[in-house]
Amino acid sequence: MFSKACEYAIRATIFIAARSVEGKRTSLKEISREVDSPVAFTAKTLQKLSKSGIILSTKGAHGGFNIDPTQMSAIKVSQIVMAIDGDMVYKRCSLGLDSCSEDHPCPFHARFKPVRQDLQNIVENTSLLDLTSGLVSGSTFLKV
Amino acid sequence: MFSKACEYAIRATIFIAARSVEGKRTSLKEISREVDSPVAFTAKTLQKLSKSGIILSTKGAHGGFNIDPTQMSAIKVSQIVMAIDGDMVYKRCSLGLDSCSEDHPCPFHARFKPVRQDLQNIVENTSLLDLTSGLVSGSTFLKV
DNA sequence: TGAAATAAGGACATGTTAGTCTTTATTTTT
DNA sequence: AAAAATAAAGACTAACATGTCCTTATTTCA
Ligand code: FES
Ligand code: FES
Repeated sequence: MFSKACEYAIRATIFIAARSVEGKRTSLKEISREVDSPVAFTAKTLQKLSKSGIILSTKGAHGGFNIDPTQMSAIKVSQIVMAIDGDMVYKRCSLGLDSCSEDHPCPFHARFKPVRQDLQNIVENTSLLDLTSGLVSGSTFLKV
Repeated sequence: MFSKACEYAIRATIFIAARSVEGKRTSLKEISREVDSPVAFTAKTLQKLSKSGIILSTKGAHGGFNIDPTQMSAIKVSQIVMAIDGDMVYKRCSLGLDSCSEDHPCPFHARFKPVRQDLQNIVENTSLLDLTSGLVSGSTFLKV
């Protein structure tokens, strides 16, 4: 569904968000540890998120990553997915035809499209704040 | 979503089914052409489908692949997916946690699970016959 | 019986995703 | 000013998915 890079990106962003509501920045090292992801590889994806403006980064001692808390309800999961995996998840033909279209549909199109649309809807309508609240309340988890 | 191998497998199976209702066997070469998939690679996936009992194969001149028409409503897309990709599509955690569970859910679990369930349902409830009818009536397509 | 047509099988090649390592740039602390 | 702590960047490696090629086995047909 999502690439490994994208899974790490979403987990990391949620963790950064949870720390940011406490007014704290989080280092790459801490993120990798708390999200159980490979450090150097996670660094790459965080760079992309930073360039996309989803997270903020600060170099130097006491640096790290953070997110403006006032933005957390405006940031949607779809933005993270778009930054890392692009939008082909919602556009690709389920059976691998060059393009998915109503004019020239594959045999699975009619059944598949609504499900894919549902996926797109939840991803576009779920905010970072939505995902973070469960984590801070202890009802959801980012690693084993 | 599905691997390339699985996409080819589903397309090929639908094409074989369409030919089988006319009582004809189809050669690998013809399948690859009509489904627009790489010959040798498609051969591999057809071997798996054959070993899984989803399609029948016959060697030699006038050989090829076919499907018992009386089975076509009993064969579900899920069987093809299972034979090629396994069932992780319906079981994997969307954010890459080791396992997806209600006891230890990731932040996306509650929203993601129903969509994944819908996908599983359509895949398990759609038969080969369902997908083949649109092809023979000309309303759906297997290649550009 | 020999040739042709087919699928099966396995070794190899290529491409993409995932991941590591090392160096550089920036900031804070001492 | 020097040292320490951090992110950024790029080259490299590993694993896996995708795809090709060649040989073998089986069947039909002339
Ligand atoms: S054409 Fe295949 S999913 Fe739309
Ligand atoms: S635990 Fe992540 S989708 Fe179920």
